Amino acid sequence: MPKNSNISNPVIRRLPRYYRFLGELAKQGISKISSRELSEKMKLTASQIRQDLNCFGGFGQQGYGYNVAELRCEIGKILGVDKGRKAILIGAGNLGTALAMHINFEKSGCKLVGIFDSNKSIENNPLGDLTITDISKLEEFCKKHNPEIAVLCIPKSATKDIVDRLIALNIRCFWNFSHYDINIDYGNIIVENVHLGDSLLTLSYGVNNLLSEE
Amino acid sequence: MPKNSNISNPVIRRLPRYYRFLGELAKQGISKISSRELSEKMKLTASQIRQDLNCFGGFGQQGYGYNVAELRCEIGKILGVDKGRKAILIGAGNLGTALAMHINFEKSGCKLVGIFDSNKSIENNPLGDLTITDISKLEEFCKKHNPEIAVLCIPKSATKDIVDRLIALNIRCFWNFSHYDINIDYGNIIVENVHLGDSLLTLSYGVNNLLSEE
DNA sequence: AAAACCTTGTTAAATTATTGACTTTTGAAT
DNA sequence: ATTCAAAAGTCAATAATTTAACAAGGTTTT
Repeated sequence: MPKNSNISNPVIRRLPRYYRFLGELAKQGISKISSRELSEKMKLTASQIRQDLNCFGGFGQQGYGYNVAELRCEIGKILGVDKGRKAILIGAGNLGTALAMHINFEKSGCKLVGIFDSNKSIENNPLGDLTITDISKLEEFCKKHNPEIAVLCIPKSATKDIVDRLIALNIRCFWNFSHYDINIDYGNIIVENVHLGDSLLTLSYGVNNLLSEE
Repeated sequence: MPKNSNISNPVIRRLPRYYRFLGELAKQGISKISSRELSEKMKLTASQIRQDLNCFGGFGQQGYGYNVAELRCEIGKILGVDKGRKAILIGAGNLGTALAMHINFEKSGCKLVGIFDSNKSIENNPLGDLTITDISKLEEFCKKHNPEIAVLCIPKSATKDIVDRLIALNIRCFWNFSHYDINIDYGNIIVENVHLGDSLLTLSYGVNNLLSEE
């Protein structure tokens, strides 16, 4: 990796959004864009865009701007969209099912290779291109296929145990939709928590403030 | 509202997490906690907790700490969990269905009162306590029930039109799961974007960095 | 009842993040 | 060719956020 380390979190969290907007521009047939134009579309400052991109290298050309396709490609590389890392989904309830169907894992550098659930009554049911496997076969499967990422759509109460099992199986990256915060003291762990309940509460706060300050 | 205004975004985004942890503590029968103890559980600094809480008032007692139930209640009020504001869901595909089943709207100060979809073949199908209504009846329904919040689980291409219709119907709060960024120049709009694709890409960045820096 | 100990609320310092200003380079027009 | 305008890259200044320090006020113990 080039000068990747020490990139601040706010910058990293903006990268997917840049990537998304650049994809949209490319689809519209726009081949070049300046930081100013992009800043207007994305509602942020041109300065920030230039600053962000320069964490990773000079992708633009002075006096001209950025080549949309090229910049998108570079950000894609930074995000690792071409890596195709193996991911497994734990929990095939409503949310797990929705993710399996709705998320384009390939576009995000992942490949869903297994789906597990503890509910025996749905074992072997098809879900997307895969079939649901009983959670008891987790160890066997992982030792064979060595997935790197686990998507957790399980109840809070089950999460800690599952995380322990997954870490023992050398999985250290988690996309966590469970109601449980994985900020435990395992070293070298990458967690992306998605707490939908927290998100809705944040909206609720906003609703209250908008509707009462008038 | 007390001194609510001017609360910074980072503070607001931490409130739901406090609320969640306090709920957990209460469930465990813990009745008092100090900022230091809470900071250890939540992996943040005691200073930050005290600072955050004091944006809204002095909920603690010097020399003693915070009363768990009371503090939770206060944060709940700040977040508006008791308001029961009416929400509608637009889009009953995989994700919309999962949200309707999986999210406890009541616990977050909302009440799901209607579900809409443009797919005629699922019209009147049951979903949770409700049935799916055709999107053509959106106006009629909203004029009658006046919902305040819309949850958007629709394709990117449909989003702008729907937002326009909803705004015309006086809805100004959006929980947006569509691939479209609502940061348009309507005034007085509250949007909580949940871009699952961005979240996965953020994880992907982390995976790459963790697994390559060794 | 007094002393020792905690823990909050609050102020100040340090850190981090964002914005603005400037310099240099490039492309286009004359 | 030369000049002008536009835009990236970079550095400096500002703003925001987090952390640390401390003083005031309770609680508990002796």
